Amino acid sequence: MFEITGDEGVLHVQMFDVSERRRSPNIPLKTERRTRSRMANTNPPQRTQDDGQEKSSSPEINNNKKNNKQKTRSKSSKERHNHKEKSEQTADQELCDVDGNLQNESNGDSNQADEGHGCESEAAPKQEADEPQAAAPVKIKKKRVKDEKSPEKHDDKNQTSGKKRKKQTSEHDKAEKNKKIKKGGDEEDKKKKKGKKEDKKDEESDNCSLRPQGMKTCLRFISRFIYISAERNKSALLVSSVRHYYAGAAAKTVSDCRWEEGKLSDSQKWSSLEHKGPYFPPEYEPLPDNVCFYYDATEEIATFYAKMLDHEYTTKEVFQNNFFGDWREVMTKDERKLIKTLSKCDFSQILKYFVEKSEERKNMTKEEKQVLKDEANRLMEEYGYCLLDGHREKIGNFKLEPPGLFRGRGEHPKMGKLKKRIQPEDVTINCSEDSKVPEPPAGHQWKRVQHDNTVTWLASWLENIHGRPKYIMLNPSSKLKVVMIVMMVKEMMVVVVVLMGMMVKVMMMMVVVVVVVMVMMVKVIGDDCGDDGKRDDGGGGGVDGDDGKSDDDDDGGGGGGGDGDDGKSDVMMVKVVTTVVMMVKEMMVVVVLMGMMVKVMMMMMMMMVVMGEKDWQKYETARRLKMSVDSIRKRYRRDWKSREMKSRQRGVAIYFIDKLALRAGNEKDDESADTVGCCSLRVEHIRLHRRLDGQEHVVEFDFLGKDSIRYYNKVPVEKQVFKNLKLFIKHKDPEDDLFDRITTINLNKTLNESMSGLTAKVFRTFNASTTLQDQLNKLTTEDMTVEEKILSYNRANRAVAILCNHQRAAPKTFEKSMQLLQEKIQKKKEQIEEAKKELKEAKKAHKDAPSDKSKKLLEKKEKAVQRLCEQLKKLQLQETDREENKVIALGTSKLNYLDPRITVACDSCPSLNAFIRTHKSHKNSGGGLQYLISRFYLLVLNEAEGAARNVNVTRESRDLEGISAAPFLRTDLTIDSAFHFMSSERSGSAAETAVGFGPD
DNA sequence: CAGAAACAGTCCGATTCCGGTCA
DNA sequence: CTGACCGGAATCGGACTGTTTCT
Repeated sequence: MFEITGDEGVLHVQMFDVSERRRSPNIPLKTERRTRSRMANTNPPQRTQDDGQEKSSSPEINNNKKNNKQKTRSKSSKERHNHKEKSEQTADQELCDVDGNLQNESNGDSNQADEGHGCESEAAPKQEADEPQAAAPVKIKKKRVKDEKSPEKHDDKNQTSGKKRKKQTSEHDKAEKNKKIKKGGDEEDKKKKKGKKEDKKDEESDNCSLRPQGMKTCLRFISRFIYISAERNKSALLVSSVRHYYAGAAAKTVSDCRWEEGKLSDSQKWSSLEHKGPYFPPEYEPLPDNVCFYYDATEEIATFYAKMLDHEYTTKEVFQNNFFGDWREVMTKDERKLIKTLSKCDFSQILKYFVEKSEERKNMTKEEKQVLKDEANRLMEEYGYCLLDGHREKIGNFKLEPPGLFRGRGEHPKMGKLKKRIQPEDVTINCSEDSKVPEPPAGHQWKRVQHDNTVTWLASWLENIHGRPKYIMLNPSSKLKVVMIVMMVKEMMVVVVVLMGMMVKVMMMMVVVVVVVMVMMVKVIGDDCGDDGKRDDGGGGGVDGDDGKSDDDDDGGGGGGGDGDDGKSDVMMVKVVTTVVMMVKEMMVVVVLMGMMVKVMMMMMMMMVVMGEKDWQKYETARRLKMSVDSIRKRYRRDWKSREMKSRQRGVAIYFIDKLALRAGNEKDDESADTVGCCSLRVEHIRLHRRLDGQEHVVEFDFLGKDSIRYYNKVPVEKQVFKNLKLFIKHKDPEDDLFDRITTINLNKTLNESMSGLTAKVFRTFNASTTLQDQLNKLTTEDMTVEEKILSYNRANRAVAILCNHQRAAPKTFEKSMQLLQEKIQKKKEQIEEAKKELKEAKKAHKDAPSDKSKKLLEKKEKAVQRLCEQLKKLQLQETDREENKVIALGTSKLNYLDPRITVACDSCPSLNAFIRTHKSHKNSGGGLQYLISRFYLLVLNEAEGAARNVNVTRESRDLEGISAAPFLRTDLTIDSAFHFMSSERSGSAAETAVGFGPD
């Protein structure tokens, strides 16, 4: 149901096409993996060298960069202007040339475009169905704008609901008023200025009023879901009716029922906030006397270094220099005199001490561990939660970061620097004015206490490495969830009310029919009439138009009842038949709607459990992108041929972002590792191949992205892009920016013009989600075994990981475990050989001397062979999966990009049951996305086969993908227990209050 | 031989902590 | 630019299973 519909643009994973890979899973993957391996210094140096020989070599690039970086950077920025002036003419000249050359191609290009995305050939009904969705919000907008303008009037009009509302929102109003008073005239001025903007915001993506937003969202889902299901059933009737009712319902609910609870103005994030402040890491414990450091110096810092001794970091010069520099700064004079060379320091004893200590901790008894655990829980209880608008919400990071040495990723220039201990005097506290201000540790004071409700953080401090602020914030999963769930339920109820209205209408129609029929009967008794009124197309053809009518005038039924006038009786007949047909259809719609509503409601609540509001909104934006991606693509294609260099660059950049899911690539200072994204790509990061490996116009990317993770990819691009790239790199040095005329700022600005809320990173969400969906469709077929489906599911996930360049370092034990698996496979093969031999013998024996006994033996042996073969197959699948999982791990792709609603899109209630069952029994999990998605998906698969209870997912699958058996063991829950579960099960656990399902 | 206990390997979710994005 | 977030790889700690050893 949550499937993204609208335009079915082709996904941009051609180069990652897993179906290709599936046919020969091992070979291509291996090479690719090697090339994709992380280029960070954590890699053994040989590998880098290998890479260097294989390809255009990143080390060279690195060296270049190191040497020229400063020069280059300043040059490129200073000279950019010059460069611009100089090249403007030539560039434009070239543009014209290229344009000239391209004129012939332009036709072909546009064709290509259409083919490439294959979205033009949309089914007609689909487009139709999309219309009302565009229409509905417009209605809403108008009404809402009215409301905004005359809030008091509105209140008066709705006295009945107003009473309730006032109670709920009095606090809020207060807060709002306070704020208004504070900001006074300023605010008003701003409002005037913003004017239209705000209205627009309200309608589009407001944070300002949760309620209508949620409602709209919710209605949109329902309509989408119903629409999809309807389409699946090929029921034109349903589609059109639904279209209609949706439009009506949306307008009605939004205008009539505006709850104001939870309504916060645009920037306001909370109205009350109370917390205990951060938890400070324990003070430094001096080493025992028997552990001596060669110098008895600023010991704590020495321990930081010692702890990292067995890490590769400490062998790096930058690290050592940074560390030693910072260390000396905090030394006393005497110490400084004494300690002059790092290499003469001996940390080994300290290291040994800590190793011993950690051993000790591992060897603790259960009781001792329990004590520690209890203590941790106590801390969590005390500091781990805050009160946000009256709800107890979990805090994401209530512990301040302990002091230590900074370890950047990749070749970070600041690695090894000292991360200082944070003192209360560094910490700013943010809470509401009337709340209890957290106590600073004894003898200390906070830097500041503020009451800013436009931000979400509870405490902040400046980190000393980069001087950037850091924050203590809420746990992302707990953000505003409670409000949303309550909201959803209420809104669903409104929808149900609307449905009831529809039913009443149907009943009225029934009355009309009865009356008409009676009138007719009276007539018929009088004089017989022919039955030519029963023309079939009266019902069928009228569907669309009739639906439209019946909805436009709200009481269509009543109106129809009025004209029971006599005309010719066959006209009457037609009328009756039409009415009856409509009635039946309406009723069908109502029934179907009702059923779906319940399902949708359940699903949404489920999703709400795991998704915060922010996440939900993120996926909403991605979904909107899906709707309008066609026009955006067209636009950037147009830009490829623009006269302006800037537009061309922007067009190509957006193309990369769209096609390859690159990150935006902000400008960075020289103080951080040299990594790039799309806009900050330099000429040296790409190579152009007119022809490579049988493909035309191939761009070879090789750069370090976020976290210094290497992005290496060879992508065939469209001819125009290729030409543009050639143009971009002309007259440029390798260290110059590829896209020198654009920045992320103006790129995002352009995107935002195409669609509100659209930024570069939305493409990642969008691409990841569509890829998953597409891959799931592609890779799974009905007749697969569960194991194969699991593999497919994982592969779909992996395709996403590849697309987003999510990688991990290969697990240390990887080779070993791989070997182990292979041995197992070998063993199994031998067993099969053995079993086959025995089978042969049994056959022979049976042939020679047939008997019951020999026959049974034969059967037994046959079964044994069969069983062994199955086991072997499973092992082999497992092997493949693990091999593929080496650097592209499922766990690595944290699925922050993936819309969980995709895999939860299932419209069978039994699956939902199973889902709840699963969720319920896994008490230790907070309901992580990965967990929910994979489990639920599997259950859906199983359910589809009607095998949920029969398939033993327990052992074999666990090894395939680590699926725990426990969740599958519960079978005693029914659909009803869903609500029970939600209202009761979680109470008692620590998380429950945060989730808000606990008793009030 | 069954069942318990100890141990190792694997996986998962949570947490940590740095590196991005974007207004 | 800075401030306020979001993203995600590494790391940590616990749960689960399979295997081996003990009773």
